Amino acid sequence: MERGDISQAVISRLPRYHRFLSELKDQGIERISSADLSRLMHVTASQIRQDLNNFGGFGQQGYGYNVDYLHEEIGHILGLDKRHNLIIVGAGNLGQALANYVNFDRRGFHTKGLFDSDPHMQGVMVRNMPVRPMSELEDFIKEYSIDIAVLTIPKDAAVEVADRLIRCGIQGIWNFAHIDLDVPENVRVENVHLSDSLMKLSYNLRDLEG
Amino acid sequence: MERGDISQAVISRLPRYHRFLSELKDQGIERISSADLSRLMHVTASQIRQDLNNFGGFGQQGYGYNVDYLHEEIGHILGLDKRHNLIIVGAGNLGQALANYVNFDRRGFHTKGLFDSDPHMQGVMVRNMPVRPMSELEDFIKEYSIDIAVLTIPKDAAVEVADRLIRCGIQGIWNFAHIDLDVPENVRVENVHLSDSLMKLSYNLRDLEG
DNA sequence: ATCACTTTGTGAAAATTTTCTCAATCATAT
DNA sequence: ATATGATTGAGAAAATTTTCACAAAGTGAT
Repeated sequence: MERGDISQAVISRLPRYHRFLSELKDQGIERISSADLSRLMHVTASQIRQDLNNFGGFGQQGYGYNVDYLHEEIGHILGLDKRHNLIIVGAGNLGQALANYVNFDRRGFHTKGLFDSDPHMQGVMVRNMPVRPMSELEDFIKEYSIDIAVLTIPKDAAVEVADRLIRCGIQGIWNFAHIDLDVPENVRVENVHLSDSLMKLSYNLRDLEG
Repeated sequence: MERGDISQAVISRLPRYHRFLSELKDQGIERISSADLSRLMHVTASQIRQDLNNFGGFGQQGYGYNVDYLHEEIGHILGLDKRHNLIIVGAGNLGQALANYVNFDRRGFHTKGLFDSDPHMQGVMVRNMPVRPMSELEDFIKEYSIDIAVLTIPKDAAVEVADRLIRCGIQGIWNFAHIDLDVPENVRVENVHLSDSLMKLSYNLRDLEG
């Protein structure tokens, strides 16, 4: 199972496979062929097989794929069997929404703390966690072995906070701020630019309106 | 300026160009060459020029691109000069976060109403708007000429609500539910699958951990 | 055990996307 | 006015991604 040479396009599709396989599992379906999955997901069967074969042969001729097994394997590829400790920086609505999102825990992403620079937010309880002041950031990261930080703060603050996080060795940043963060090679950033997404919708709406 | 034959890969990059041009505008920079922009954005100058030339020649030899003009043109391509009326279905933390996000208004996306099925949420004020019961959905859409619905509800509810929305002629759905919605051809869906994004981060973290 | 059928994995072809290259054009300084 | 230098737009080449096609391998019924 080679890694590093696999395109981000393939990686981007893996969570979707994982999601559909979860659904199939929930429905008690034990096996599925690439052809059936392709009809379900509206992608070609070829692409499914090609994508999966980047990581190994998970299927069986004449049978198809075992749903449970494939679900688990993709989870493994995505690293969902690893445990991650998160903090959320920015305890506004978005930060609180993410803190309350139970499914992340199930996938091994455990939120350990929330931070906010607003003095009025200090001590407010969110999902049994007190909102902490930014001054405690560095110590907390060390004490709780935090490896991922979620940034739900305005862009200027995000740049500053990212610097602090990087200096104390954070590995991953899940960035919701409206800016692309420049980070060293040994830090991974995943951006969620909600505005970009809305603009894409806007573009695709244009030809409906004449 | 042909449309419809432009790949989604190109479309996906336009909001990012738009964002960087906004930054340049804010910094008072009047002109930029594709080479300078490429250094800033970490993409090739070729790609920038090729992307833009899908829609027309916005630059000038020996000069580069006028920041203001290009910003406006991309905004136009993305349809940001059109007005859209939104409703948000699901007034939890995420729905409230989006309702309070001021920048959407600036881009022509005006939130007109919030809906929630929880009786305890009825009448709660979010950004000067009362949370409404789901029973009022259809009438409200007609009365306020709503063209986009934002779904910040669980997946089972999302499927049901999407059906209702489609029946009363919604044009766009911005879907935050953890499921791919099947919609007719004349409806545009833009999915924001936060879990997928987190899984991508998870994958990219793997090779940092040995 | 055999046979007809299904379905994967994979090499090759096709399609698409990205990068390269450079003539044409414009800016700017003198 | 002219010359020098900068930079685009676009055609061609290269690289990448997706799809095709089919041999090989397994299923399941008889």
